[in-house]
Amino acid sequence: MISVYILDDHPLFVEGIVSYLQKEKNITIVGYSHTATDCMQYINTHTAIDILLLDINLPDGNGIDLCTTIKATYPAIGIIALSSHNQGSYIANMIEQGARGYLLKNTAPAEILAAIKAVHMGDTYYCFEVAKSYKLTQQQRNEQPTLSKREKEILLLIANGMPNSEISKQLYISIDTVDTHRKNLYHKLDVHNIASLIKKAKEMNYL
Amino acid sequence: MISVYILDDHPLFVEGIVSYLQKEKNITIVGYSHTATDCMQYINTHTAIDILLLDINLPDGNGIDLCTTIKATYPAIGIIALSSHNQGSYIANMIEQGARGYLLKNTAPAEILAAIKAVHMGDTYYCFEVAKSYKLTQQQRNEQPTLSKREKEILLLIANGMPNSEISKQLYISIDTVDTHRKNLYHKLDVHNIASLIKKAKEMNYL
DNA sequence: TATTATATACCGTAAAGGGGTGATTTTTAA
DNA sequence: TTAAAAATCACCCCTTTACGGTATATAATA
Repeated sequence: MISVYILDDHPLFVEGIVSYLQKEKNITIVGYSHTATDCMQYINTHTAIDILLLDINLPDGNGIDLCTTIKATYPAIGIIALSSHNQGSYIANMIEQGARGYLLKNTAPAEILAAIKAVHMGDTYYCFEVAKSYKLTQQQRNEQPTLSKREKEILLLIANGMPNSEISKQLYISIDTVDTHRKNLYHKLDVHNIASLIKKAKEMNYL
Repeated sequence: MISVYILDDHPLFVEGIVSYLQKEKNITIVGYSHTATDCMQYINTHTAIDILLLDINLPDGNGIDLCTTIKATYPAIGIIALSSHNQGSYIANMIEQGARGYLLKNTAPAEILAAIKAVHMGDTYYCFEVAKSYKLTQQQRNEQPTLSKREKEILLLIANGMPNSEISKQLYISIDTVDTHRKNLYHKLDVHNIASLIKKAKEMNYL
């Protein structure tokens, strides 16, 4: 018997999962809630659950931090992330924080069941699209140039609309130095003007 | 008896709605689908439905365009938009395209029922948060400067990293003209350089 | 220890930015 | 329907900033 707890701020989505999983004989839904606070209270006052279906976007916090907290105290709980966004950064974060499953919210009901069983057996389960964009993100991370601390700092100020003169005043360095950092940023990101720099930096998640 | 059709690409969310509305005696769920194509096929081959619960993010299109299409042929169908994003621009678009209800996906189940009843009676129904951000957006729109078609076009090219020279080539106008448009953009958005322009334009949802 | 990355700085040219003027067309409103 | 307003186009002058190339000292790294 696998005991499952659901944390998701969409009541109707929870209703859907409950309605679907009710049919399964070896799964019990021991509870659900719509906020991180309620979830933590349940976990702290009840006997251990096997699987936690965890939404990332929550009204009072985020699933990633919650995952860290729960894993620290209750490492035995298998956490499956649920998210509507197929963003590599989210996925990577959740996996690093100990989630062993990751499903998109538009998943087929059967996948939820498969994920629960897999994670309960000690395996991992990531749906196809998630695995794909996770791989892509990891690849991109390796290909991406590393920006130095100073460069990131200056990139941010540039994107905020500050000209070299103002940046130089704020950082107590010469205008020329700021200019060189800017040029190095251009080389690293392979661009030739401010607008392109901002565009590319956004694409590469530096901004 | 109110006949309801559901279009949403999240099977478990649909399951939730169905599970909840099944209990209601004066509501029949005549069908549901996960794609715009399937939905249109149903509508074109069956007797008219009363209410359509319409998701905005769809795998094969978007709810806003679909709303326009359906309203053109079947104006009697009451459309209630469902979306997880509480963005003013979406809301305004849906309302302009004839949707008479707008709910967030984290809505309480009872609100779905209330919305269906209201829209079926010929009223409108917008949940609290939606009404709030709609008002805010309309206010902002009035305060915001209006950019001309050409200005928006040039703004986009600037944000994509093109210098005046290239923009002038692409649009077959003089560099000076591009420069004038750029300056007018600066005045309208009250900025003094490209980076600030991009930043402000993003904040004001022009990009 | 040689190499690479980082942070610093200067010079000359190209481009952007600030001001203004003005003609033609299209939209809007009286 | 006609006058006013907005939009699109184009030019001038001048100043400031950005951009491209080059260079040096230092810190990190292999």
